[in-house]
Amino acid sequence: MTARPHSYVDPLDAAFPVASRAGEPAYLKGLNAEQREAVLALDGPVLVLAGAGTGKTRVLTTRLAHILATRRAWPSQILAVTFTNKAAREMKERIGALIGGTVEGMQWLGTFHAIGARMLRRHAELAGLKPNFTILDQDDQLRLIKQIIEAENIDEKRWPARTLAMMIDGWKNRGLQPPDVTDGDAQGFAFGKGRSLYAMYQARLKSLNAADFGDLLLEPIAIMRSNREILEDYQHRFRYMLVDEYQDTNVAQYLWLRLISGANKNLCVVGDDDQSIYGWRGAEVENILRFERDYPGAKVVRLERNYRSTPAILGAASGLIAANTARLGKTLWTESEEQGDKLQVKGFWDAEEEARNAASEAENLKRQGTPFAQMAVLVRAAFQMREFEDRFLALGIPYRVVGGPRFYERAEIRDALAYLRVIAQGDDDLAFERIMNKPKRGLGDVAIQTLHSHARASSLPLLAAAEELAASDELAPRARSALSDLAKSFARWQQQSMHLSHIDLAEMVLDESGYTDMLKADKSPESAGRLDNLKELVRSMESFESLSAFLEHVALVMELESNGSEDKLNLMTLHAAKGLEFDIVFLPGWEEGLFPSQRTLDEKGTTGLEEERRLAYVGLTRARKRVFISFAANRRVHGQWQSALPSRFIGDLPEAHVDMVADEGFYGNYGSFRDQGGFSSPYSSPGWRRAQEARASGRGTERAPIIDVPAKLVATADPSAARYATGERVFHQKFGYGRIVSVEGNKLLINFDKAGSKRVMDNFVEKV
DNA sequence: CTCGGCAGAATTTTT
DNA sequence: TTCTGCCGAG
Repeated sequence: MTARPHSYVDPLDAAFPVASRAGEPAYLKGLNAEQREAVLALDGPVLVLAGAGTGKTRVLTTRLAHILATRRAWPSQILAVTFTNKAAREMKERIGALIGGTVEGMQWLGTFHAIGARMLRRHAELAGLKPNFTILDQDDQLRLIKQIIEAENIDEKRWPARTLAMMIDGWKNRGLQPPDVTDGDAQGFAFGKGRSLYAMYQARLKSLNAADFGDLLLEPIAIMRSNREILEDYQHRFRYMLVDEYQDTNVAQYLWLRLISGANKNLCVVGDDDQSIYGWRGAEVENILRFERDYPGAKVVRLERNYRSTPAILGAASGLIAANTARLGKTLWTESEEQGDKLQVKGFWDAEEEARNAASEAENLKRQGTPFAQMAVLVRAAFQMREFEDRFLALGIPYRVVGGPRFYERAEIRDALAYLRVIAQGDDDLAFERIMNKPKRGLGDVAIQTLHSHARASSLPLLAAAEELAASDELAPRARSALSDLAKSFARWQQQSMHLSHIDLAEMVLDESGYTDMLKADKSPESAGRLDNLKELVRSMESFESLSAFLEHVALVMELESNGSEDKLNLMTLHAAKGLEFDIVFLPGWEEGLFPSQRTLDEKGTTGLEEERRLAYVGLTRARKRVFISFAANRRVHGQWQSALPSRFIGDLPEAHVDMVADEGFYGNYGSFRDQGGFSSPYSSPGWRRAQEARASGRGTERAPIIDVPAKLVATADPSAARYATGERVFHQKFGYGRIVSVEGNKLLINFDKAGSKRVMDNFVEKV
């Protein structure tokens, strides 16, 4: 048995005094037969195929609690891997709830990347890094790659850094180090320079003492492969292994797991092949499809009893997904007697009308007692959100965009973090470069180039080179003093960081660097929000011990805990919706070309189509009670009007569960089209073929007139209540500053400086 | 060095 | 349509 971690005090002694001796533990109560089987099958490999809404998380957490309660392993001997921080957090909390109190010592419960980072820090020197290496995010990564491309005199226009970044990511996802990249793959970039550029990038990372996300898995794999003792140490350490969302693992993650699981095959993977929607990110559905071959004798448990949706929704979802071929096959069922409402499928003239309809439907449901928070609009692509946001704002429906631009990705946050990174680690060149001239202090291209060559010549980090350069007379006096000031500031801050708390330090740095002043001076509508974000950042530092602990967290967790307790309607992409559930789900934009996405079809063919269909399946299975599917005949894409046909996925839905609302009469007559038997395959009917041909010949792209539906302005106007007057300046969270053009009750027509004229509710603006 | 204007591109994004 | 990134003028 492996050595126990230091002085571990077992919380279970108190929680389960008799757990392994007396009868059946309480946590097994209420599990169905399959769930119980999945929890109790501890020995040997286990594949749990958990359909949507079948209690997957419960099984997962109960299984872990069971291992702990029966003393099969110490918390430190369990490896539990998830994809998201959210899932990891939830698992931790729920295990705690199951066994009472918090579980200490589950050091190996986390995301692939967090665990990978932990491993890599333990053996950093074997990868040519120091244990305190920085973790680069995509932005840093891209800038670094751009530098390399430029240094190699490759035309960045022709061979964009983005493309190379994607290729490198792809290679890392497949577990390939530079030498492993095949000629064919390398050929894809700048006439075969791909591989050497990748190698240069890796070398540059090492010299910066940095790792990107891919390295967090790739490097541990390499380390385990070439160091037998380390590999065996991990193989012995983990007595039980558990992987969530196994259908989303990529090759690198697969290899990593295979190495670690090694001789000890107590590996339990949980997933749903029908919910694999990250193929474009390198996920291999194959991994789950061939699990039984990889781990002979694996026990397979199917969770098919659904506790979430109505029979109508399940029926529709099952019918849809049955059109896919590459799947293990599951049939969801429910004990529910009530069929539930049929799915509503409705066509609209354009996206605006589609949004208008969903919004009023939502208002109705709200009136009938469903909270907004129990409704969600799930779109294929982020640009579809616009019409919905506009409508919600106009009607005053509170909403929240889930998974939008993430907190730590905002420019001002990244700038602030860059300052802190340089203070924490003076050799973080990427961070230094980022804020060197932010706020503007007169250090332009010339200064940066000089600094770079100086740093390279003396092999010093940029900050140290800056100090030297400031002492020389290589630069123009102006730039020289600016650089000198900056270097002195950093020296001072680094000094202070020894005595001050990291919170005080952060405030001081933002102040003294002139960064807050820069934002205050900025009159653009966003700057106020940016200042708030910075305050929020400082506040979020409070829960961390030290600056470095905080920075590590930020690197791995790109999100900030949200406060979402208010009753807001949810708006997000289908991808962001995975794992969530709502009473009511709106699925707009079911049109050929948009969903399934034309691009995916072009690039990935049938495989892509099946992934799109799984995405539709994920969307449908998010709903507990009702689903509203819609499509628009006309949509503005990049400013051009385009017409589209209803999605083929609509034809995949079993007719019995669907209510086709065809009163709008687009495409001629939708109803008569159904009579032609077009329902099961809308895209093959003669009438629609004609429409498609018209479109192909270019005629369909002519600007379609918009039906001008008079806005149903409810006259809630109580003039005495009007708090705003024509001509006043106001500020709006989304649209920024503007001037009121007219007042109509609590609805204002505002001419926004940046966003143009919009109609909004007065409670969304404030006077300035 | 900085700002403003114009061309060109524009899915999905757990870390 | 809207944002980004690059180039030329001050």
